[in-house]
Amino acid sequence: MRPTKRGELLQKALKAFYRNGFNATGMDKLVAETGISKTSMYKHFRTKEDLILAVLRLRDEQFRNWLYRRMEALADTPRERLIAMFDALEEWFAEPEYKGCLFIKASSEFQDASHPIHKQSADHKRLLESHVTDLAEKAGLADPGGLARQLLLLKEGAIVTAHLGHTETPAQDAKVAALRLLKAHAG
Amino acid sequence: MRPTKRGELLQKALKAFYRNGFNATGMDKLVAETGISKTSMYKHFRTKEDLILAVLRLRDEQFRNWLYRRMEALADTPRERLIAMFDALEEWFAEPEYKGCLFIKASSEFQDASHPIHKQSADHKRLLESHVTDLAEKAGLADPGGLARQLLLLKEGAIVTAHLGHTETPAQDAKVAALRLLKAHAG
DNA sequence: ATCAAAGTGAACCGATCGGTAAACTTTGAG
DNA sequence: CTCAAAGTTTACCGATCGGTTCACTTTGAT
Repeated sequence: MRPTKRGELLQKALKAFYRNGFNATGMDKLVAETGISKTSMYKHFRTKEDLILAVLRLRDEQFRNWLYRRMEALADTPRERLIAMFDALEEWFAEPEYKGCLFIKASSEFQDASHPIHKQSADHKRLLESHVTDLAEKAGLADPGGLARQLLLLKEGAIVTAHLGHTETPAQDAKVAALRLLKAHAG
Repeated sequence: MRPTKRGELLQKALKAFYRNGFNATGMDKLVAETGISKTSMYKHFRTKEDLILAVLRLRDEQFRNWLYRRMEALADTPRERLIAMFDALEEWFAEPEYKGCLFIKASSEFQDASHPIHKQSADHKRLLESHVTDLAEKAGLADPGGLARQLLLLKEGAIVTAHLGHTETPAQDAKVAALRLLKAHAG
C-alpha cells in the first residue's frame, strides 16, 4: 500500500517541472526521465493538470518545511527568525540547481486567477504570509500583518531577482532592508 | 518603407504572449489572432525565438518609457519620484488585463541564464536599476546603489504578488516600506 | 505600364502534444 | 497457491508544434 511509485513519480516530476517548466515538459519526457510508464502515470493521475497540482502540493509541504526549520535553526527569537529568513533564502539561491520559485512559475504559465493551479499557488503564498505574521506577532512588533507583507515583498523580489541574475546579492540586500523595516516596527 | 505589418505583428504578438505565455502561444495561434500570414511572419523573423526577442525589445522600450514618464508626472523631486514609482505600479496592477511582468515570465519559461531570452530579460532589469540608482543619487541619498536595489526588490515583489493575487494592496505595502527605507538613507 | 517588394492562402513536413487501448508481467497479502 | 492490484510495453489517436514550400495577389515607386 506504500505509494512507492506514486511518490517516486511526484519527486521526479517535481524536478523535471522545476528544471524545464510545466508546458515545456511533456508526458513523454516525464516517461523518459522517470522511467515510469505513461500508463502507470495515468493510473495515478487522471490528467497532467492533476499531476501538476499534486507536484505543487508536494513542493508546498517540502518548501515550507525546509524554510521554517531553517529559520528556527538559524536564530532563537521570533524577531531574529524573521531576519534569518533571508539567510535561508541566500542558502537556497546558492544552490547550483536554483531556478526560482515553482509557484511563481506555475502562476506565470497558468495565468488565469480562476485556474486551479494558479489558485493553489496563491494558497502557498498565503500560508507563508500567515506564518510570518505569527512570527511578527510573537516578536511583539507593531502592525504584524503589514510588516509581514512587507517582508514577503522583499522575499518574492529577492527570489525573482536571484533567478534573473542581474544583481549579485539579492538576499543580502533584502536582509538589510528587512532589518530597517523591523526597526520601524519596534515594539 | 514604414514597417507597418512588422510593427503590427510585434504589438499583437506582445499582447498574445502576455495573455497566454510564450510556449503556450503557437505560431498558428498568432496567425489566427493577428490576421497576418505565417509566411509573412517568417519573412520578418527567422524563428519564433527571434520574434520573442523583438517583442521583448518592444516591451522594454514601452514599459520603461511609461514608468519613467509616470514617475515624472506624479512628482517633482527625485526623492518623491522614487516613491511615485509605487503609485505608478498601483495604476498598472489595477488594469484589468494585468498579468504580471513579461520579463519575469520570459525568464521563467526560458530558464537557462545563458539563453538569449533570459539574458535580454536581465538586461531590462539592469536598465531599470541604473535609472533608479541615478534618481537616488540625484536625491542626495546615502548608498544610492544599495537603496535602488532594495526599492527594486520591493517592486519585483509587488509585481509577482499582485499577479498571484493572494494579497490586497501590494503596491501600497511596497510604498510604505519604500518610505521607511528612504528615511534610513536620508542625506 | 512595369517590376520588385511585400503579403497571402493552403498544403505540407517530421516531431511532439495529452491521452487511450490492449495484452502481458510482477508482486504481495489472504 | 491464488488472485487482484499495480506495473509494464507497444502501438495508436487526433491535435498541435515550429517551420517550409509554392503559386498567387497586392501595392507603390519609377
